Amino acid sequence: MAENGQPTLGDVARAAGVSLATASRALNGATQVRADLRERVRVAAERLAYSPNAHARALAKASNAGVGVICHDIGDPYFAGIARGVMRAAARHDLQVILGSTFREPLREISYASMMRGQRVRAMLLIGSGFEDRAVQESLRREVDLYRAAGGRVAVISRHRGLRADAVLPENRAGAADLARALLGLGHRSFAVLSGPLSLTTVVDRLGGFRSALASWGIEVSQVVEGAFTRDGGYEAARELLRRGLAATCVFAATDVMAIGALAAFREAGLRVPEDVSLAGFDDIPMIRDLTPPLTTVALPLEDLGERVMELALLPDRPARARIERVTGRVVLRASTGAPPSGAPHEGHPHQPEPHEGDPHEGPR
Amino acid sequence: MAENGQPTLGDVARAAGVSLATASRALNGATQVRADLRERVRVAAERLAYSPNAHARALAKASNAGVGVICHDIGDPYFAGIARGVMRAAARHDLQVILGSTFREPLREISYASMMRGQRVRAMLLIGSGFEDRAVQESLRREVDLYRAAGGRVAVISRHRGLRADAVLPENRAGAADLARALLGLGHRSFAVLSGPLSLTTVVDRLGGFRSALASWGIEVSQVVEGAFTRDGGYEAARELLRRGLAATCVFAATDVMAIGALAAFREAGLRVPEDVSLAGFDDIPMIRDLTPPLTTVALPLEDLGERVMELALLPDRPARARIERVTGRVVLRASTGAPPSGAPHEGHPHQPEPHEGDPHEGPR
DNA sequence: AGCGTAGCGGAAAGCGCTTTCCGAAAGCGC
DNA sequence: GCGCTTTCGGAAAGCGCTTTCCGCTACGCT
Repeated sequence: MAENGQPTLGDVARAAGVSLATASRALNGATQVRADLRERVRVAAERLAYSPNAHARALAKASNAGVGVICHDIGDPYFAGIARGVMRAAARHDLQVILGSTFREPLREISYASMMRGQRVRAMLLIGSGFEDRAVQESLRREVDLYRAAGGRVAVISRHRGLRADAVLPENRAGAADLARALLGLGHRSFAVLSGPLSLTTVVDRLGGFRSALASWGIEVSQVVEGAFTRDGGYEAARELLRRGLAATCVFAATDVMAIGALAAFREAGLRVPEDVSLAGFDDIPMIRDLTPPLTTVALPLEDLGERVMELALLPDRPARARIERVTGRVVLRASTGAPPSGAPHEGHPHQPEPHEGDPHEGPR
Repeated sequence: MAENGQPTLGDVARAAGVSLATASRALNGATQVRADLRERVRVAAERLAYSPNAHARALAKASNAGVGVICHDIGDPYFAGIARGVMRAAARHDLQVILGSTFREPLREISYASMMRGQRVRAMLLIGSGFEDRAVQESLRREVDLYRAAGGRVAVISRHRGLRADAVLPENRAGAADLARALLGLGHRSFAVLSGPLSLTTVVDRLGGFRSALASWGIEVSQVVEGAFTRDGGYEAARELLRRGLAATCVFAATDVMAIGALAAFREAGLRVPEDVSLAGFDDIPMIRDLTPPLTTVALPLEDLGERVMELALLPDRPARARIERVTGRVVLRASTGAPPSGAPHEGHPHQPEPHEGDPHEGPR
C-alpha cells in the first residue's frame, strides 16, 4: 500500500494471490493470462478500488495518454467550439486533454508548450494564429522541434507558417472571396473591413481573399480598421470607422466575434443593419444566429475542426511533408446583409478610384 | 540520453560536471548548492534543452502539478466562462489543467474522475450540477471519496449535495427571488418558467426562489415547462409553452442559454419581447448583452466563480466542515423585460388561484 | 596549529509500473 | 509413460527523478 493510502499494483497482486507481473498483464494486456486468474485480479482490483498510477505507467512505458491543447482564449466561442470537438475526439481515443489558454500572451504559449513537452504528451495541438513577434516564433519553433525530435506529434489549426506541422486550414481566402462575391451579388459596391491584427495570417488571408474578389470587379476596399480579435475590439474598430466617416454600404468583420461588437456600435450610432449598412462576419459561431439581425457569415464547422486536428495528430505515420487538410467555409447569407441603401455613397460609380486615407498594408500574398 | 532523444537529468549533470543529485538540487531547490555550480547546471540544461520528465518527477515526489476540471460542455458559454477563470487561476499557481467535458453523459463524469485519480492530480474541480441517477451519484461519490482518502482535494461549483466538498455556490434561490421581485416591480402578475431538468438542484433552487418571492405576493407560477439546458432546449420549451397557450406576461428561463432559445421561439411566433411578453434569464453569459433586446438576467461573475473554486481547492488546511463560498447574483434589468402589456391575461386579479394543467413538482425546499 | 562543526557533493534507495528473461508446469506425440 | 514443445508465472531490471544518508572538505575557534 502506498503511503498515501492508494493501493498499488503489488497490493492487488497480493490480494489476488498472483505475482506483480501477472497482475500487470491481467489488467493491461491482451497477453496470455489464464481467464480465471485474470478475473481474480480484476475482482481484487475492483475491491481495492485500485487506480493505476498514471505517472508510473507513463514512466515505464515511455508513452502517455495525454495530449496538449493550446488555444488563445477558452472563453471565446470560437475556441470553445473547437475545444468541444477536440474533447470529443480525445474521448473517443481515451486520451486526456491538458488545456492551455494563453490569453493572447505570447510567452504563455511558449511556456505551455514547454510544459507539455515535459509532460511527454502524445500530441500537441496549437489552435489559432501564431504571434507575430519574431523572437516568440523562434522560441516556439524551437520548442516544437525539440518536442518533435523526441517523438511528439504536432498539429495546428490556422497556423502553417514556419512550423511545418500537420494542419487543418480553413480556406480563409476562398471563403472571404466567396463572401465578397455574394455581397457584390447583393448589389454592394463599396466595402469597409474591420480586420483583426494584420500580423495574423488568418486576417491577411481573409482580407486578401476579400480584396481579390473585389478586384476582379475593379473595386477596392474603401476602409480598413484594425482591431483586437474580441467583441470589444470589433466594437472599437466600428466606432473608429464611424469616426472616420463610413464610406461603404457593407462592412466585413474578420471574425463573428468582432462583428458582434460592430453590430452593437452601429446600433448605438443609430445605423440600421442591414437597411443602412450591411454587416458580415466569419466563422459562424453558434450565437450569431440569434442576433437581430442574424449575421451573415462564412461558416466554419468549428467542432469538426477540433475533431480533425486531433485525428490528424494521431495518424501514425509521419510523412515527409506536412499533411494539410483544407476546410471550406460556406457563405451563409442571413438578415444582416441586404441590398445597399439607394443613394448609397459611391453608387453608380463603382470603378472610381477611391482616394481616402487608405490602408498601408500589403495585398494578398 | 533517453532513448527518445530527450536529455535526462543525468545528461545535464554530466555536461555540467556535477553529480546527478547536485543537478537536481541546483535546478529545483532552494537547497544549498554553490552559486557557480548552480549556474553551470542551469547553462548545461539550457544548452541541452533539457525538459524534466514530469512523470518521473511526479512519481518521485508523490505529488503533481496538475488539477482536473470536469464540466458538462466546454462549448457552452457558461462553462467556457468559468473555465476561463479556472485557467487564469491555474496559470497563477503554475498548475496545468486536465479538462474533461462530459457532454452530459453521467458515465463520462465517473470515468473522468477515475482517470484523474489515476493521474494523482492535486485537485479535482467539478463544475455544474450533478446527475440525478442514484447509481451514478453513488459511483461518483465513491470515486471522490477514494480520491480524497488519497489526499486529493475536491471543490465544486453548484453541487453541494452528497459530496461534502468545498464549494462555490451561486445563490440561486436569492437571485431568482430578487429577479421575481424586480419583475413584480415592473408590474407583472403572471409568470411562466422554462426550467431546466427539475432533477438539478440549480433548477430547483432557481425555481424555488422565484416561487417563494411570488408567493409572498400571493402569486403562483402559472406554467412550468421543463427543457434541456441548451439553446435548443429553451427553444423547444418555449414552443411547448406557446402550444399550451401562454398564460403569463413574463417568462423566466432558468439559464440564459435557454432564454436565447426562448427568445428565438417567441420571435418566430410573432411575439414581441418585451411588448407582448417579458423574458428573463439567469447567469449573464457575455453574449446576451448583444441580443435584441438585451436580456434581463441574474448576473453571476462566471470567471470569478472559476478562479474562486480553484483557489478553494488549493487552500492548504482541510477543515472538518466543507468550506462554502456563496456568490450573490445581481439582477440586471435590460430591455427584454418591461411593463406587462395592458389587457394582459390575469391582470386585475392577481390573487386568484390558478387552475391550469399545473406543475407536479414540489415547491421550494 | 589542532580540533570541532557546518556545509556541500555523491552514492544509492526508492516512487509504481512495464517488460524481458527464465524457469517451471502443462500438453503433446510416439 | 517419457521426452519434447508450448505456455504461463515470477524475479528483476529499469523508466527519470527526488531525497536521504554519508563522507569529505574547508572553515572557524581556541
